[in-house]
Amino acid sequence: MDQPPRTSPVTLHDVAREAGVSLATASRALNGSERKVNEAYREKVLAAAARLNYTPNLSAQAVAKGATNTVALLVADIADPYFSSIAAGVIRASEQSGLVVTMAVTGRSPDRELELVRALRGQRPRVMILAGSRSSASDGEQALITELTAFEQNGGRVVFISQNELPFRTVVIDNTDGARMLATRLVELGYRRFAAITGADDLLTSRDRLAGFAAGLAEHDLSIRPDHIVRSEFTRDGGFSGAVQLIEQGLDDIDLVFAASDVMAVGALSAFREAGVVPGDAIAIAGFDDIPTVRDITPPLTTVRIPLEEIGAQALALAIGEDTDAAVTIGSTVVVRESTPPR
Amino acid sequence: MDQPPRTSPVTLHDVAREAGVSLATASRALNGSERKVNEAYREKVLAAAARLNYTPNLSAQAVAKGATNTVALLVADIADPYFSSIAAGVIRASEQSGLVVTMAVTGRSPDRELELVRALRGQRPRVMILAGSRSSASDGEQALITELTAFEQNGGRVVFISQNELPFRTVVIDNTDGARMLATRLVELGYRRFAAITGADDLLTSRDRLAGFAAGLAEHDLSIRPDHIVRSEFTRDGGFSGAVQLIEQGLDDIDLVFAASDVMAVGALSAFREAGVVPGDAIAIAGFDDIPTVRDITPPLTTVRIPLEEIGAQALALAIGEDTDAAVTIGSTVVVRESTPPR
DNA sequence: CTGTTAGCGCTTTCAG
DNA sequence: CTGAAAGCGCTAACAG
Repeated sequence: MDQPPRTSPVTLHDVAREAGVSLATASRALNGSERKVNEAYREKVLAAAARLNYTPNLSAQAVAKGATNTVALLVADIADPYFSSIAAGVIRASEQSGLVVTMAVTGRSPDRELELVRALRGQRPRVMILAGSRSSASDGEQALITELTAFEQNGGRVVFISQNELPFRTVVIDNTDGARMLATRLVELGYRRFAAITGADDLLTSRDRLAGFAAGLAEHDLSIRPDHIVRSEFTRDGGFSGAVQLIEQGLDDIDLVFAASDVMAVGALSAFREAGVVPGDAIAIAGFDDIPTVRDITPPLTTVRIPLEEIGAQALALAIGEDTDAAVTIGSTVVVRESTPPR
Repeated sequence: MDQPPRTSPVTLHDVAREAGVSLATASRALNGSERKVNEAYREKVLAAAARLNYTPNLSAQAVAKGATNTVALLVADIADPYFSSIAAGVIRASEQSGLVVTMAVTGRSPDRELELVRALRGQRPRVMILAGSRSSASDGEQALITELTAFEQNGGRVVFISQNELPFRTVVIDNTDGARMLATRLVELGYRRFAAITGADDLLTSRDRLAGFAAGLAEHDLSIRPDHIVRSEFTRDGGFSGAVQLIEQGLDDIDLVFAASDVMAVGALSAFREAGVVPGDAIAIAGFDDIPTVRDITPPLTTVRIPLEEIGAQALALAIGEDTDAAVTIGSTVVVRESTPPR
């Protein structure tokens, strides 16, 4: 509110003076590595710190120690449930390990991502986690690798969440296989005529899911007609417009639409409904991810479940773990709901 | 992956040496406040920095300057679309101002919130934004105020998002009035017999919304029967179980259920549907917030729209703005959709 | 176990 | 405009 009588933060120095001990002792009592200071002193210091409402200056600690307790997390869009669920997992796991997470949003721009990685490096985080799928249009990819490699050489850890494309630790999401299993399951349910709504072709996640789905169909000698594959933004609105496009092309030869993500599926569902094509009846829909809301839409969505929060937690574990495993793969399971009734 | 040949980060010192200038000059060229260093030198320094892939150590800058570029954001649950939308706004605005946001999750626990505020103070952030509603069960409230006041006295800025209860800058969400307008609108649509699903009674947001709704009804000489007000968790599952409770009590005398948040409304919707009570037909439902997904559920939800991202951005603006306005109030608008057909 | 004293990487006087 | 040097708050040898 009004400029308060601004005072400067209380420092360790103040605490030491107040407690009548040396700076070093105060430091040891407050943060030093355990049992090293006389109990009487320790208590005096603790009391003084409490009395003064002292908070250690993390930046100062960082420069003195040459290390921070920071985890930097990059996501494409924090309002997207896919990323916010992953972020929740990263944050939970970080807090359990006494780490603080700083967050940045790339907006799905590789340039912005590179820029942010550069900026975040300045924080000297212990860990950098990059969530969000890679693009194969790899103009700046090399620059990113350079930057991240330098970061690791200075003792940082890098973890990617998505596909194991880059030479860093990775929590691999089994997009291909998950989509393959989904396709198989849908064929078992009686579906034969498919369409797909996916993201841009250079988006690895989207591409892998489509490829996996196609592979699953191929195992049953089925396929998706090329003109039944529409591409758009990897967002809710992209799903919506993709569905609109399919509708305009004509739905005669389609009984199931596979959307490359639940978020897209949700958009597609709305588009179909608005067009009077009842999802789960006139047309079946399946997605991928199992974001929380797909249980609550109508009809509940058939999808491939990947444990989003768990993935976030795994990413941190991989980062701070001792074992130098380059990758962990997260399994996925098909969840059949009413959006794909047997036919 | 494998421990790489770990080198230490390049420092300003290295850059200065490489450029053949003094530390001070290098500092000025790289970060100093504009036009103060000879163009030739400046270029040499910039070149050296680029060649060495130098990144300033933000912690060191922070201790030297006695100030950071950090915004600390506390939310109850980042996977909740209400908070993730607000966070998106905070992050976007922060990045535009060259600030980095660090994020912590309280899990709706006041104790945890206090603990986090304490820890985050150590970062010496420029700004602390606390999103998520206050509880009136204010045991630790005083401790929180003390902590935040100390923070402000050291030059930090505190912004709350929710209700203007505490003596800090606040982005006020107009819960009462929004709910009042909603009630009026619903009465106009022909509804007369109401029920409500809300959070715990000490949750201010929930309480204000219910009070506002009741006030709106009262203006038309209507009210909610006390036994038609059920309380549960302020989450999707809380909404679900609240609806279950209403169903068990009997829906005979209810034609519209007001849920204190969209997230709860979504859960309630699913519960009704599972029980064979068709939302938008056998029973009407209205929520509050206008989170993105309510357009995509069936039926689309009538709600009170508050501009979530905008609120996040406003919070940051309020924090770094010159004007010492204590509060800005965000207006809300009623959005009628198919979950409340005229009757 | 305690205190003294160098730093950590960077900014910022303060003289040249 | 430039460089030398004194901090910023804290940790970590290093002697007592």
